[in-house]
Amino acid sequence: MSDTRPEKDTELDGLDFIRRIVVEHKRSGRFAGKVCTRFPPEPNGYLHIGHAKAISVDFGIASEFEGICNLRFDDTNPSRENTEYVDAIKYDIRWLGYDWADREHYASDYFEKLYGYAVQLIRAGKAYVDSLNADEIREHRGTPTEAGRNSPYRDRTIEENLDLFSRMRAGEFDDGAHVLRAKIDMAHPNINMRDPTMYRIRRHHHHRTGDTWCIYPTYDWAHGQSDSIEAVTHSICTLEFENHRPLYDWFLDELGIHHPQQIEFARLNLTYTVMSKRKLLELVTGQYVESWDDPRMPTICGLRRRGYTPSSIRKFLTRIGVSKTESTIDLSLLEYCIREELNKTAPRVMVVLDPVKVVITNYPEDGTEYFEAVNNPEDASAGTRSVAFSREVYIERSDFMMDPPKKYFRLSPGTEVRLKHACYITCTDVITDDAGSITELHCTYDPESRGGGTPDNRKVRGTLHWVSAAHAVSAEVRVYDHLFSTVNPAQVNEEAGENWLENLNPDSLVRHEHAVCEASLNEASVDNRYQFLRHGYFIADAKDSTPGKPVFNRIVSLKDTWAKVQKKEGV
RNA sequence: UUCCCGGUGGUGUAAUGGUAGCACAACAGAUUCUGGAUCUGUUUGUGGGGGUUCAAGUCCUCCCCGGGAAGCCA
Repeated sequence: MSDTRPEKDTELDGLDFIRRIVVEHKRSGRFAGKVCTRFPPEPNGYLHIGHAKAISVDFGIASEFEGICNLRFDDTNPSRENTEYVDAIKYDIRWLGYDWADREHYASDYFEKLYGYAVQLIRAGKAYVDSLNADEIREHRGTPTEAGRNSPYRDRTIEENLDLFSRMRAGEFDDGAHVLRAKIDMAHPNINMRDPTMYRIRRHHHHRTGDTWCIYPTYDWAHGQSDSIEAVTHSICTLEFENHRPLYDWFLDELGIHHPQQIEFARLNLTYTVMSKRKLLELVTGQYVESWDDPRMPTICGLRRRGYTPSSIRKFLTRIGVSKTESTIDLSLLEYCIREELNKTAPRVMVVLDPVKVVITNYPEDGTEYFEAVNNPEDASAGTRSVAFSREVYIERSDFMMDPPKKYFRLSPGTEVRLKHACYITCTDVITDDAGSITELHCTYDPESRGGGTPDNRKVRGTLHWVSAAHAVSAEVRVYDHLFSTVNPAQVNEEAGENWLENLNPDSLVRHEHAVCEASLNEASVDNRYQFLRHGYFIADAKDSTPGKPVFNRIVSLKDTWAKVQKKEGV
């Protein structure tokens, strides 16, 4: 018995540090075993995939522990916030697959209560009205290495503070004339504790409270109390609020009200993109992208328009986990998640992005026949369709080479390839124009090679996708790539005059305006995602696609080992 | 210089003092009517020095490196 080791605590096995804390709280009976989280966006911009990580953590933990997750808009700064953003944020969260039921809250719902709490602190001698201006306050605050100095107004009497504060609310003073500050410690090593501002006078129309207030609580004052009012148990937020936690704890303890546990995690960074609201805004206003929902943007609306599914994003988010380590996730993991899903669900179709005409010289002039094509080799239940074939077909210009390198399996003079689902063709002639560029390829087909095989079972290495010229529907296909060409575009040496915008990838969008596709794609809708054979996964563009003229966005390419080989040999 | 936080393969993330595992990426092979998919295999890791212990990624200690903090932004 002496060598018995403590049994493994399997309930904690593999859990991230936040879930562990929650399990331990449930066990110890803290918060009476309840779990309540919240997602607290500021309605001043569009949600991006970094917010989606927070949403996944907040809503995910609540549901895993039989708790609830509120949506609360932290709308304490009326000069930056509006209802357009409120609506967009709600839409995006629902689209991602999360539900806050009727628990849609606003920090502005609590303005009156917050005011009362402030009065309580003044009465307790823990807050005072300061009449220094913003510059003076900054100057008094000191630096990380030097203590600050007390404001000359710090010792106003409680009565005077009460009077001044009510007159601030009543609108007797100009914007900026006074602020309410917590009275903590101007020498505190944590600068957030050096008498932080709680209220500022700011005459600005608020998207919900209109003009009823001319003083607004700061985030630092409003946030923790809002969580407390909502009976939140676990206030999960990002690392930059770690230094603020002692302040939030101080407020809650001085007030003597319900005290949630704040837990901070590292925000999401992705390679080849930027994630700060400011930079995303700059991309939009500088017209480096089309809009907030440009398919290259890491915004939720951008990912949606690009064709990412909510489930693939959720899968990605659970795979990256959550920790306190600052990290940058490989974009390839996100791409893997959508490929993995679409490989199983997306019907395959043939689309030629950059067509060149093939004339099958031994095929009847006016002949048409239909070949049966499987819709999805990964899913037998997806069935088959018939694809029209005729004497003239289009193939991809890059699927022919006059003078091919080794290991090129596609068409070249004299070689035989398979047209997917159809027949084998051999190139006999190459027609060029005066400038020497190829206008037509003449081929012969093997009439024995029906549906992709021959009686003699001979092997062909190359299989090409194609579209019958007589039956083709023309389309625009937008091929998207990384928005930036450097792994960490935000990392620039500004002193050397570098600008992160210089890292924009000039080839992040390539338009194929004269693509041709199977007739079945004529009425493609944004609800359908397709695999364009040998290209990747595509979706009709929600804004620009029309029934007569479909426009497709590339969601993600297929893995392309040939491209890799070429690249390697090009180097 | 002060305070807070972090450091496990290329990138993430597990390992509760007891075999450093998983995923992505990369590479190699098999297979294939998509150079897709699938399958198999391979490479690469505990920031450093001391200490405690039968045993340390894990505990102690010193150091190094990285991030955050001086809004009336959130």
